[in-house]
Amino acid sequence: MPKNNDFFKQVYQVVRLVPKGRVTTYGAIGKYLGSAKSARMVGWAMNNAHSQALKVPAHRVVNRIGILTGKHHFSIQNTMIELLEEEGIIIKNDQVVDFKNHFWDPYEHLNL
DNA sequence: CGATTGACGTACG
DNA sequence: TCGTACGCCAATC
Repeated sequence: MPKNNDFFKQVYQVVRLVPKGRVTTYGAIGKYLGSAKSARMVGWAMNNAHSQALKVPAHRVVNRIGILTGKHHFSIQNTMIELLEEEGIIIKNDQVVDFKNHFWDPYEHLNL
């Protein structure tokens, strides 16, 4: 059986699991998949996410500091912030306010 | 086919 | 504590 794009697929899966009003990080996803240092691949996965049939809430994925690094990659950059604020997340200076409080850990999916 | 880049993160000085 | 270097792996030039 081929390897598929397991890594990418897993990334999309995890991102879709992020509940409304929560955000996660590339590193957390990468670590959850077993490649903590492959956070960049998670970012690439997001880039490819547009190629996916199902839409991926990439706006809920930020870097470890909580900065919306990928906002520029959206069709309309403001969309990312608008969506996040719509879900109750406060964005200040392209950064998530009280990020730690809104952080959603993929491991929570494991009912850990 | 080789070099560079990229939605990041950790390690080291 | 802050700044710099390196790793990760795929896609693009």
